[in-house]
Amino acid sequence: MSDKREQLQAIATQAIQKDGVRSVSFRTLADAVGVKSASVHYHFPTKSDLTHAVVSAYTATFVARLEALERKHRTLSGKLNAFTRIFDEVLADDDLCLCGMMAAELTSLDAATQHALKKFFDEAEAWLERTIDVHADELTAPLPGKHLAKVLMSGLEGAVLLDRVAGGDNRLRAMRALVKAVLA
Amino acid sequence: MSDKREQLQAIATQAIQKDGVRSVSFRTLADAVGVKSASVHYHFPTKSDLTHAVVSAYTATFVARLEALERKHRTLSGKLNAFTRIFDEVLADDDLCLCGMMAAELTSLDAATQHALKKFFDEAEAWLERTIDVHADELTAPLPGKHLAKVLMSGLEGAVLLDRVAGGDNRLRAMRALVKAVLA
DNA sequence: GTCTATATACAGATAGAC
DNA sequence: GTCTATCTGTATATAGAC
Repeated sequence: MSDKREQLQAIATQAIQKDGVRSVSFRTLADAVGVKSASVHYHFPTKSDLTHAVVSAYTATFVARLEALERKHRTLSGKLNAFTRIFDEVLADDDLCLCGMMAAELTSLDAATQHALKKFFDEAEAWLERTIDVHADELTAPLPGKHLAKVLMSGLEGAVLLDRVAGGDNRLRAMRALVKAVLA
Repeated sequence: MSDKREQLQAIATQAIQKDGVRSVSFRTLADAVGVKSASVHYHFPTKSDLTHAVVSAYTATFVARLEALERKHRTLSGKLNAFTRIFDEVLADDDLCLCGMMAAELTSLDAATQHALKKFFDEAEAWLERTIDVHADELTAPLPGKHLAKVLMSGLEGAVLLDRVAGGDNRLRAMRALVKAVLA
């Protein structure tokens, strides 16, 4: 069954968001689903296979969520607040964004996973830029959409990273204040 | 000699900024300075001793740099640009901020190192907030200094993290544009 | 698909000689 | 302060039985 494969992938994703790729082993993963480590290698021959699958799936889910969010909200305010809320949920579980975590571990990732990681950030920022540009009339920011998109993405990734250290959500709240400040 | 200790600490700092705490071993560290791993344990009995020393020294250097920067520049514009330049230098070496990297590895750090890490971010943001508030007349941002300080720190940490994945410095440039945009 | 068993490598840490 | 030697644990990965 590829049910096991998906189960392993889900558990790996959670563990990486909390502790990083390096702390996820074939053994801990096997224990979590009640098999032996050799069985995990059946589903994911190497660790690179696992990290690549995890990043790709995370990106697909993230993009799907942005598309849903796009349909649900009509204003820029609504869309940006919903975007920010994704990071609130991540932090609430004391996690990092999967890709923010793996960005820190960049040098230990294989080329394919690194490429998939770059794609995640590019797609997120492309969505933000598109969204901002469509609603340019709602903006007061003296900042091009291209720049604002990158500021928001970097800021949110950094905010979750720093807030997890400090406890609480002071940085994320500052980011919400920024979003509010750039809206008309 | 504590010359060796400082040498080990410097090499550990560089290695952590590039690859993270987990990739720095007593063996690789020993090889880099031409001793055996047991000798590294003489200077830093446990890995926690090493990480704590590294974060504390990094924070002290960072704060000293902020104080120097404070004396050198008179305008908010000058001070914030100089602050941003610190992150440019980090990225230019394909490194992360030591504390940004270790923030990702939070769950694997001992309590003392975690506390020292929190202190780094608090001190950096406190400096920013103080600096912004002193020059409130140079600001156009409809954002309190407390929030702007956190946005800048989160944004810069995130920008270096994401830019290293992508290559180039697009996110850091967007942050520079933000700084320019909030100045009168 | 999952298992046992194993190969190989490397991690942090310590004992005790020099 | 540094060394050799070693303990113990864990990592990724593979071979081959079931």
